[in-house]
Amino acid sequence: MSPKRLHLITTAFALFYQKGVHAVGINEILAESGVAKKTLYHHFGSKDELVLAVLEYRDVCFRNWLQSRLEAAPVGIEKIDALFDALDDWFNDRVDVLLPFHGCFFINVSGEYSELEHPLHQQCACHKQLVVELIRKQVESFVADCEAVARLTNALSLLKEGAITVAYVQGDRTAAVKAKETARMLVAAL
Amino acid sequence: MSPKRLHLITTAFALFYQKGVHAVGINEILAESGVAKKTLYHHFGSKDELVLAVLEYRDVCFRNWLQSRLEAAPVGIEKIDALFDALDDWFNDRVDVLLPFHGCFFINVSGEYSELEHPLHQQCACHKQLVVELIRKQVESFVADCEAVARLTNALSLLKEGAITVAYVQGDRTAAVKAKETARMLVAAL
DNA sequence: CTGGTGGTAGACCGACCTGTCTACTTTTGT
DNA sequence: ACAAAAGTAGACAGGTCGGTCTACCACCAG
Repeated sequence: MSPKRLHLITTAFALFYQKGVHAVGINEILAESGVAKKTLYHHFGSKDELVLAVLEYRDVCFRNWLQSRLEAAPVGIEKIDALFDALDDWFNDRVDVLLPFHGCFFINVSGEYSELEHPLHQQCACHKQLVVELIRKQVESFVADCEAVARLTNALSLLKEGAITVAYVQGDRTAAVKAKETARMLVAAL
Repeated sequence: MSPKRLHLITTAFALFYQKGVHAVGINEILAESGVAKKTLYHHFGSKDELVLAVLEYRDVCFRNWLQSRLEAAPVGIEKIDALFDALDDWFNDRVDVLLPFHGCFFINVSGEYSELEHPLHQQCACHKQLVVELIRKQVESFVADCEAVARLTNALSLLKEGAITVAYVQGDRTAAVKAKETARMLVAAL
């Protein structure tokens, strides 16, 4: 990958994540990155294509980070703690690679492209699905029953999304801790 | 309230909710509503003021609807079923007053005004807090212990937000049902 | 040494943005 | 009855939008 291309993507991501996609113009990305307009349109056919590339980039960053956090935990219900501990670090800006917390980029972008059929919304949906799979794989490592795996994966995904929303919209940085408590009550019930 | 003012608010809400705030211009709202530009700027000092009024309007609509749904349920854990049944109706477009589902308007707007200090973001945070209080009041109707009320309210709020996100971003209209199942597992544990 | 690739700087295009303004009409309260 | 308030249509201003284009430069492989 061309370094200029990567630089455009990282700069665009930082701006989009902070201000929203529609609120950031091409010219602002160019000024911030110091790249020429022609170069941008050499790498990306349109702003939407750039946004798509940014989504793909963030997807890789985020899932790599989360996966490594989950895999670092010992097999068992500690995986659940690891999930919400990771979220807690994210919400409280202790994860450099994710940049300062401004909610979930994919939820934010979905809000700006609300038709499910829109390619950018679909990319967001795809990311969320991949994260669910990631969680499911961890759950499978310590739950045998197939039904129970599905139920716990569902529950953890819902709590995760809820925690992100509460942390972001209400600015409650303790949301991950609360979600962790809820998850523990849940596993105690199984 | 002037009928023109209300008409502007409802028209603006429909457009903002469908396309996002930044994606909808003043002129589009005027064309759709058939109101003159001067009239809009007579009632609202700026676009941001209109957005604020729209947030207040949606807040009232949404909480009135939810409150009536929750109060209609018999006291007890049926209140929990009522919460997620209401969400299910919302997600599947069976609630006319809420308009076709495009996620939570307040989450979407927060995504476009990401600084917590921004008045529009604060309005969104305020709405979420009021909904939490609404849920808490219902929980208090059938849970005595103060600690337990707080825990259950937290859990239900997280599941509610998670369900909204999953329903919207992934287009999973069954999210409320899944959240309801999770909530039931939770209360079974208490 | 030459042609392709990737790059820079920035003028330019038509469209659209928020917001102001003039000039005129309708409605309403006293 | 009459003035104030609320409404209409729409031109206009200054700026930004995404995107195209010209003209030029630096590098490197055949």
